[in-house]
Amino acid sequence: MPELPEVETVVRSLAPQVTGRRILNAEFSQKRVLRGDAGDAARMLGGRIIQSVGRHGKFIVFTLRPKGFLIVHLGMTGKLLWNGEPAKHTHAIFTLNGGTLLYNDARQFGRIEWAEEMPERVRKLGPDALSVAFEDFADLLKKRKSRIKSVLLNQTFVRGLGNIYADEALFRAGIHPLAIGSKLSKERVRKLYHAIREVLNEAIDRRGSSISDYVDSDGNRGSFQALHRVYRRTGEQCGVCGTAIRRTLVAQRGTHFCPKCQKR
DNA sequence: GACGATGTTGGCAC
DNA sequence: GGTGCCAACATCGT
Repeated sequence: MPELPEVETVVRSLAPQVTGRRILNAEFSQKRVLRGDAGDAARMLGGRIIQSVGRHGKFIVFTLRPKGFLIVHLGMTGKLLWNGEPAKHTHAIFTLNGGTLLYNDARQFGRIEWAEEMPERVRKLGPDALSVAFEDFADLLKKRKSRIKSVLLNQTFVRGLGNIYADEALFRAGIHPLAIGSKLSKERVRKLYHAIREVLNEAIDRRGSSISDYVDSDGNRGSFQALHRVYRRTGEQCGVCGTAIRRTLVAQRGTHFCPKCQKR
């Protein structure tokens, strides 16, 4: 489900509910989604207070007092639900003073982790897609010799973009998904940079995209899917030129684009 | 029922 | 180290 706008929406819905609360108990019923040992994680989390909740790319980071972090990645179908009912795919239950936080994940591609320090794996990601400065973005892109769609999906380039917003940003910038990153002109890089910011901010305003089952921590769907211009609109007319939207595979991911508006 | 698609990433080979 | 392919899993639509 979750790319930057969806994760940001979850964080914003969750923060007012859990900030300042104490973790009384943590239970993990599905080993797959937990990194490390369930007993260790439960012991380390128990008694700690949630000082803040933030977003690091697509990671949700709970900063704990007196120390440590609870790090959650939602994968494709992960959900963090405040005061929900445990269900078939509930794999973790955090009992706080004053409420319960559930982790549901049908496909189990998501991960939960306790860490005393932010892991290297998470720290080494590229700059956040909404925070990176234009000059840094352009410099980073100059080094990337692969297809721009692959580059945008690579979290060590810039963190936060996924399949939906990569396609939508490339459409808005008029750039073909197979164009080579390092070969884009400064002008086109600038268009792409602004397209990324624009589409992510509009999606956050709409509380994310709910394609199938994405919901925030209160169970509310987003509405940005109604404003997708190419993603999963194969065969529909391009809103700009009327040409049929095409779908192809890039980096093994479904990739949607307008063959007329987007140049290589 | 089989098959292919689905928002992600990490491990492996080159 | 960059790059690309595949696998992990459940569910839904054709």
